[in-house]
Amino acid sequence: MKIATWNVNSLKVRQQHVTDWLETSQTDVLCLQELKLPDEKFPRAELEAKGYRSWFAGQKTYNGVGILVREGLVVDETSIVRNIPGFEDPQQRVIAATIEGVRIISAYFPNGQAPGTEKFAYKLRWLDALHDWISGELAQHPKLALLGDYNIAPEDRDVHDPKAWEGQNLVSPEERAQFVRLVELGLVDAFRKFEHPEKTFTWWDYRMLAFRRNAGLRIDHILLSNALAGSCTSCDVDRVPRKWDQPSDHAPVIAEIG
DNA sequence: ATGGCCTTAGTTTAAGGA
Repeated sequence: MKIATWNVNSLKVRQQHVTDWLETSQTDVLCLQELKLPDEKFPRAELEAKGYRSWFAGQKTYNGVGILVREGLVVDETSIVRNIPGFEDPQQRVIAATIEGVRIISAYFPNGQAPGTEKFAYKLRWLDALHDWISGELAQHPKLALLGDYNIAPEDRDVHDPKAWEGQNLVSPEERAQFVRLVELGLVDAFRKFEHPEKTFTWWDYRMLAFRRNAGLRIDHILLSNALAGSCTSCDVDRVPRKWDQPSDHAPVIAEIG
């Protein structure tokens, strides 16, 4: 089963990219972030026509997450969870579903703006809540995958210019400690199971010709429970859609499991 | 050089992203 994550920065603008990429990548389960549309505007029928069912938690203008599932895969309809249970939040950042017996979670972690700001404090609170929820989810679902835009570059090798970024949002010690705490629940960074060229990133700023200069960060991740990590045979970033016209600033990350 | 670009809302500039 091929599972993937992609922050599309507006599904309305990127709908054609998504359907084109699903076709070329042969992805079975695609987790989306930054839909930027309310549920009534979600292109459910159009995706269905392309062979994918969808579950989503949208909102106007900001955030919004979804999971697209290839026709024929078994989805437990009673398993759908939106948002982090017990964490009151109008921002739609999480949706979970059990697909073919695998707990799949699509998550859009808060950006955080900058250390010291209210948005950064919200990011840390959100990460605390996510940690505690995932801990319980792992107990119930040994086969679990947490996919999404983490808005955290876990290590300096995930940053094009670690000196320039030192201590800043997305790389700060507090955020990296939270990433480690998640991993310590019994999760594996699928990407790091395999060899990759140095400076493999998932996001590049629209400005400053950042993509052409490969001035990026690796902030989109697929974390697998130990039970799943053993059966993971690949995990790669697909930079190709970042070269298309009117691209998202993120590239999809795809892993093959089971 | 503290900006640069893109999306949304909505109508003209501002907020948010990362």
